[in-house]
Amino acid sequence: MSDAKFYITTAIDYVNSRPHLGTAYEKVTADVIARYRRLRGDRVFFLMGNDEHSLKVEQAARQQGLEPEAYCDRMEEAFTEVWKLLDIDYDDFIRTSQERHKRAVAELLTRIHANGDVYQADYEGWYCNGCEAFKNEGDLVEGRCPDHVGLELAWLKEKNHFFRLSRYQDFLVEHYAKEADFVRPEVRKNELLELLRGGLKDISISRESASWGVPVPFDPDAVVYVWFDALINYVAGVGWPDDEARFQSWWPADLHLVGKDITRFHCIIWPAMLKSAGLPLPRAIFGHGFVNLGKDRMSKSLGTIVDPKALVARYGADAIRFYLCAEATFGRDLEYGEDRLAIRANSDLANGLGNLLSRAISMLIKYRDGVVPAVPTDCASAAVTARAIEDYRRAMDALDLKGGVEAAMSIVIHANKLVDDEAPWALAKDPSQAERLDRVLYELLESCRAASVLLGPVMPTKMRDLRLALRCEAEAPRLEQAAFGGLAAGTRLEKIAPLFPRIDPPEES
RNA sequence: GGCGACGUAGCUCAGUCGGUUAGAGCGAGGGAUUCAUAAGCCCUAGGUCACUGGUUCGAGUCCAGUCGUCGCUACCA
Repeated sequence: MSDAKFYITTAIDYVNSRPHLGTAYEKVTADVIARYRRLRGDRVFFLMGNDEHSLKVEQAARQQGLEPEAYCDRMEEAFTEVWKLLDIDYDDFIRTSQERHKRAVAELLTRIHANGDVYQADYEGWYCNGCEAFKNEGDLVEGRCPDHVGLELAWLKEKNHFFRLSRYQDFLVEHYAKEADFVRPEVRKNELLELLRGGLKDISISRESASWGVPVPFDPDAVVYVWFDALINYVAGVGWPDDEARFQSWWPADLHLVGKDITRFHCIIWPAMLKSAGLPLPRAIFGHGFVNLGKDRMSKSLGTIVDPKALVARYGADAIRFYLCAEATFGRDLEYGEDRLAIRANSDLANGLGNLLSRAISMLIKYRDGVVPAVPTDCASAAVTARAIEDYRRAMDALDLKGGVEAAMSIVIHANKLVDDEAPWALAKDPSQAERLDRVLYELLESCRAASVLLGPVMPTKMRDLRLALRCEAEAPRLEQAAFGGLAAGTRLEKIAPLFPRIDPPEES
């Protein structure tokens, strides 16, 4: 139905700490979106990666007695291990220390330099190694950076290269006006528009004091400022500048998914960089919310980190992915609570969808010897499914993941009601109701199958298991296959183990 | 200080262009069943839709102000 391409990226992660549930949230939602686009039939490229430069990383490496390269290798393993556990199906994983990335950085800098957008100036001030940035006096709290109270500030004076960001102010304002969906959600756009009204300052894009980074092509004494460097991964990841054909086939990105704290870099600096370099701008940037632990921000120093690996061990990737999508309004913060995760896993998945599958198959075996009956498909469930697909598509296209899950689950809810309304065990005792029983059984099984297609992007493994249990095409279904009537008559099904075993709720703490 | 949100049943939230008795899920209480992972289904919550005033035939839904929470930003010359 669609042969559109869809290029989606997540922010690349700093490798100075291990991924936590908040980091995972971004990758999970990106993966769900990517899988949804594949379900729609789009040609999808999903890029993730690690951000390996910066003084901070170098210091972390030295502290462990490692060269930065070796340290980053280890961190790549640490990250990708978690992504694998969470079923994140990215197409490529870029690292900013890779040659392809460095070439892109050099090329982009050369271009904006040639375009007259880079100039030299001295910069002097308090530098926070935590932020990798100079701080204004006014930002300091008791002489320290409010975001990194544990770190000493350094008074630095160095020659910097500056990017003429100020030149792009009007361009950006116009672009925001022209492209309504360029920045979402609305809250973030408002913030940035306000910032644009206040005027943009040129930004420093190089560091003399650091060595672990990409050399500035026109100044061997300096390396590129880590943020400026990092953004460029999005074009490097699709072949720029060396593989023009590949680049053309994917760029511009259709969606940059980033945390709400870094929308500014992606919505202001990045577009200006691209414009200056003569490259097309991304189509959309979405600033998602944070996963908070209760009311607290998830933070390493506060000890409020939730480890995704431990959660996967207990709940499985699918339940966690389902929880993250179903519970959060995409774009806003989510208050994480393990009790809520357990409730979701039990009530929606074990009691709702999993139990529906069990009872449907069980009745089929009991009343029809396990053979899927042939029945007309113009029933109430068909209408419910059709509507669910429509709602699902609308929600997912708008990046309303919660709405998408709700639409899919409406099929399950309807089917569970149907069981009680029709009471198959009563129909089974009355031979004159045989056709009706056939129809009901088919409706229940079909509802499971349809739901599995819609929920596939959210729970790839379990939904595949579900389709396997129904002996239908398990791999890479298309959205249109969710339509009612896909289950072949005559297939014989067998009893299955619970798809989602119930989980004991966590102890009160 | 400026800008922008948010404030709806115990909890988490939906509520499109303003229109009859304000919704869902979870939790809790009750009921009728038995196919199922003791799951599912049905009924029940009587909530000043933060507060006040305004526009309107009519406002949770628009406007102004107040209070509270939060985000961004500025400044304390």
